[in-house]
Amino acid sequence: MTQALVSILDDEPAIRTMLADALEEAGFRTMSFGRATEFEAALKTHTPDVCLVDLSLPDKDGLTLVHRLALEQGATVIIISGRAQVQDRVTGLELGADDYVTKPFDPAEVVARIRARLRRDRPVAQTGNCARFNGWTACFDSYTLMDETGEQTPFSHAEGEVLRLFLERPKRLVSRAVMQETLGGAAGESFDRAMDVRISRLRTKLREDPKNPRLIKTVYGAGYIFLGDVDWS
Amino acid sequence: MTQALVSILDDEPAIRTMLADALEEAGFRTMSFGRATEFEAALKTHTPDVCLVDLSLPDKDGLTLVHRLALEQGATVIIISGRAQVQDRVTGLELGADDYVTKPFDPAEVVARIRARLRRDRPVAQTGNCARFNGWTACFDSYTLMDETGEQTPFSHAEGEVLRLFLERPKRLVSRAVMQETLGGAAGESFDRAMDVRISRLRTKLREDPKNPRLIKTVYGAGYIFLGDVDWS
DNA sequence: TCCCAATCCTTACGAATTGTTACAGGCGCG
DNA sequence: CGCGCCTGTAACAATTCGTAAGGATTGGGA
Repeated sequence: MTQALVSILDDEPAIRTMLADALEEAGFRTMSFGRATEFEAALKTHTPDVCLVDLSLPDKDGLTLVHRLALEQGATVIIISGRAQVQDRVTGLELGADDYVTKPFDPAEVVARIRARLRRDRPVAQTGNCARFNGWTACFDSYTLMDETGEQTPFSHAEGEVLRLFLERPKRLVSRAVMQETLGGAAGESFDRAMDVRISRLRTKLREDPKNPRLIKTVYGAGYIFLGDVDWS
Repeated sequence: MTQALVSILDDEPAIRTMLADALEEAGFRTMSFGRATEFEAALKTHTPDVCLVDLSLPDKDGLTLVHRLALEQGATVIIISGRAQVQDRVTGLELGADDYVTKPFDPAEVVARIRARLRRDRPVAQTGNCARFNGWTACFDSYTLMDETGEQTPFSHAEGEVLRLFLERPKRLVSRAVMQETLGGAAGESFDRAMDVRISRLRTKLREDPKNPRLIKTVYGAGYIFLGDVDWS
């Protein structure tokens, strides 16, 4: 899917632009409105993935709008409000809002909260589930690895965990401790070997030369580092 | 379904009881833990609908625990933390948390936020009784499965239960514990095999290639994941 | 009541995945 | 160059999963 569409409904222009800038920076499409009526008109032709609404609107009660949005449209609604009392938040959430952010706020947090909502809605799409690197294509939906000629090799779940870990941290050192944590290793000390074995199996699937690995380099006494230009398209 | 189960992981007993009281007052079932290891042990037999976790734990890093929970279990995770910096919240949310509440907090707000999450999680169940996905149409009224050419295959009640479970949680990991719970398997230890058999039959009806299933993927040691774009029209 | 068919659990065994062991190197350092 | 320590990997073992076959249960109809 394409980029998600976020609509912003707030009567203060400064806040609208601040949010819109941050969101577009983060790769979202945006629509901004200062009045509820404009916003509702736009809803007839557009269906935003997330709606940010301020409760204090000049022409309408924000809460009932939220209630309608959530109930009828099933939209994801995040309230942005100056009212910070617990009671305000509780009623906002109970009327159907998915989240409640109080002013003043940091746009970065709003972006993170929007991402968290979208991740729930479209679990896999948001993060992207295929990555390309140095002629290879790793697809985590089908658990397959494809080389540049199109030949496919399946990989298992355990191998995928390691591969994903690397692809999310390209060209950075991944310490063995981090791997152990991320890959569920409780505290078994002999889990080190299991780790090695996973790496080993992954290397053979990537057709690495054991003497001279090009993609997964080992850093003696520290961990591993994945070279390779990763593109999560 | 019955009342939702909320697990609480916090090292301060006072906070645990405060949350547990408020949640039970609100009609939830709760489980409380002071250490991550106890919590993880309990996860093997229970599958909470929502996990509240404090980041400052005595025996483990909370953030990596959150990441694992969200990624592998697909659980709904709400972080409860004393760290209130924007950066802390952003990283918490990006690592997979669904919400982030800072101490001190009002239990009523936490309850409201949990309700907001749960409301989102199971909206689909009642709405429609037919679902389309990747060329297939599953109709739960007539217990039939139709392919794109219109050919119909009936499916049984047991098969339907599994299929519905998957269609309500597309692209998310469904642990075997969850399946056992929802599919009535009391505690029959050999029920695992029955589960497998159900899956197996369902796969053949969906004409999956046993060596390379496209729709129902098995995650070794964890459960299954249903890929496929579901549309409950 | 008896039979039949459908459904679904159980059993049993083979296959796949993963951790563990054992050993052969390689690395750093004196 | 010799000695510890770290890493790679082949071979084995333990889990976990897939599925065919058989039997228990249910419900309907003669």
